[in-house]
Amino acid sequence: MRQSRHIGRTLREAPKDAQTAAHSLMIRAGYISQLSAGVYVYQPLLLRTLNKISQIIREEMATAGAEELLMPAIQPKELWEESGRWERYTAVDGIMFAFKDRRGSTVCLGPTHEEVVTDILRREVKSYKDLPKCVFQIQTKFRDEIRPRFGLMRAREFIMKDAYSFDADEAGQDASYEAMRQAYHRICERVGYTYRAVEADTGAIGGSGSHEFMVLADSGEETVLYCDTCNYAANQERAESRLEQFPQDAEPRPMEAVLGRGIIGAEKLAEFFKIPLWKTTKTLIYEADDQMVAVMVRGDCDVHELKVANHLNVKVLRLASAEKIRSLTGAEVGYAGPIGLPGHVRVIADHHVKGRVNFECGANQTDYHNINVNFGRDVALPELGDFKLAREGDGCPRCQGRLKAAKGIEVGHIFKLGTKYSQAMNCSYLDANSQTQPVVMGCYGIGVSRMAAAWVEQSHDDKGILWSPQIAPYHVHLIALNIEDEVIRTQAEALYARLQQEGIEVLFDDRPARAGEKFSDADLMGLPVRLTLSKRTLEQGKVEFKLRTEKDSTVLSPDEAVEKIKGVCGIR
RNA sequence: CGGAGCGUAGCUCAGCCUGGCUAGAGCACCUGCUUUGGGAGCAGGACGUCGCAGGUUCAAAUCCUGUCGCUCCGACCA
Repeated sequence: MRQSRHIGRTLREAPKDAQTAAHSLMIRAGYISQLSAGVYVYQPLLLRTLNKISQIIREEMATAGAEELLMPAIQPKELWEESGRWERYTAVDGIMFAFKDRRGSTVCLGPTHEEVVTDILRREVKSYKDLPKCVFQIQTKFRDEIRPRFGLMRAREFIMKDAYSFDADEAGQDASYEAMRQAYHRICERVGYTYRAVEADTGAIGGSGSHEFMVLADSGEETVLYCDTCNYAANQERAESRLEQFPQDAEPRPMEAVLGRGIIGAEKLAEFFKIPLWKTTKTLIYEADDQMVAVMVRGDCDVHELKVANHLNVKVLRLASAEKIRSLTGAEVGYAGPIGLPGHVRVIADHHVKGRVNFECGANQTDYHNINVNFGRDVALPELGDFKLAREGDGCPRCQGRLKAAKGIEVGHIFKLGTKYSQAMNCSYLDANSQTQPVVMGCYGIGVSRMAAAWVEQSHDDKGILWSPQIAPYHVHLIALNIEDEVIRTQAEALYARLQQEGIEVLFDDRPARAGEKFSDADLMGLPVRLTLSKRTLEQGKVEFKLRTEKDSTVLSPDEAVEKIKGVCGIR
């Protein structure tokens, strides 16, 4: 491509609305431009990268045994009512673009395709002999995000690869899931990310198992915790952890309510009572849908509301109001404890509150705290579970290692769906015994446009983007300085033609611009190899070769340059 | 949706508080000359419904009301 005819002008100054490096660089380098909130033009350079990413995905999907199709973006309301997700996606979360067509039928723009694909496969699959099946598509998705942000990172219209597997049973699903998991690893490796696959919460989509593929970058919105010893890794939303256990008192002491006027908060309590922080207890009162729940965690932990909500299987979980707390505990906020709560309050506790002798907790009386409390004697052992937020430095739940934290960008998410959609939408088959069985499904998503943004986020410097040869829009940026010089122009044209004949993708800067401008643009656009022709190289008939990732350049003959480029970019 | 902020030239912004001449700067763009390996210099030029609507006023980019758009912080997600 000749740069003189290329669309996507570079900007010298960062646009004020761009908050992250990737967003800013992609605008400055002419890869994207904004049309409205969360809606972007994929300019020519970006489209080439997206196509390359898509090609890698297609190859790995084929290896995993998935067949490509393309489903409609326009979907009928009826399918969503059948799966039971219409309300949630429209009225409740409002994430779906829905409207009426000219005949008055309500339709929507697909935010995801479980409904449509299940509809397709239920007509396709009749017998256990028809299974397994796996399909995928690369398509534009529409989500009216509550808050689009960071350019392509969270857009309202974005490109996604979504795959769906259909199996006869759990064992089949496990195999399909595993094939996809491995495909996702290969995709991440081929692109060249520094990434981690982590255990994930299944969220709204539902299902039994789930992994997220996280590209590590400081600006990532997700926190991942991983073990420094074994291979345990999980999204902080779901991560478990082991806390340090401490030697306990040999004998229980008599419980007493002690006055600690205005002492609220675990740290203050520990200091006031001169006890270790782990002996204190946080008891938080929540409103969970229509029930009241008291959640206890050790004083050195925090409650993880998502874990609590999942355990209780409720939609809305929020801290109770001060009035509610007063009426339930008879005390001001800050003095709640498990002893003497009304019977209708469900008490649940993190595992780590157990196993302590003579611990502290609120006395449900303003300014008073109970000390030397013991389960079994003073209060019944509550329902136990994992309700605390895992943190960096906690022990690994699987081994004796410690958890470390990193920020990540979620580029892929794979789920075992089970029979949630197949049952709701009657996607079933006859087994060998002529029994009707629901198909067992899995779904597997990758944000294609987000992958490009994540790469830039992970791989850039102060001058611009650093593409890997695998997904760079072009392999080579061919720069001709002093192009008004006929000899240089002739040489440059010849080299441009030669490189293309060799199967090398070239962006040819044939503009009559100055050296500084061309070099700056090249750094900004970030193609892996830069070739420069100028008066300096003219007499020798050579060309200057420079990698974007390296500082120094070398002077090579055209033949040598071609060989080197092919080596670097893995061509043929 | 709650909270905060911003809309003036293609981009980054000044001007607004305290209303008043023809609305400004830098970059980008066009012409000419000079320059020519890290975003050049000089001279000249083109580019604006000051987001939109209404109001106050002799007079509105500036004050008031409404509205639309965009960005950021929280809950959603690839």
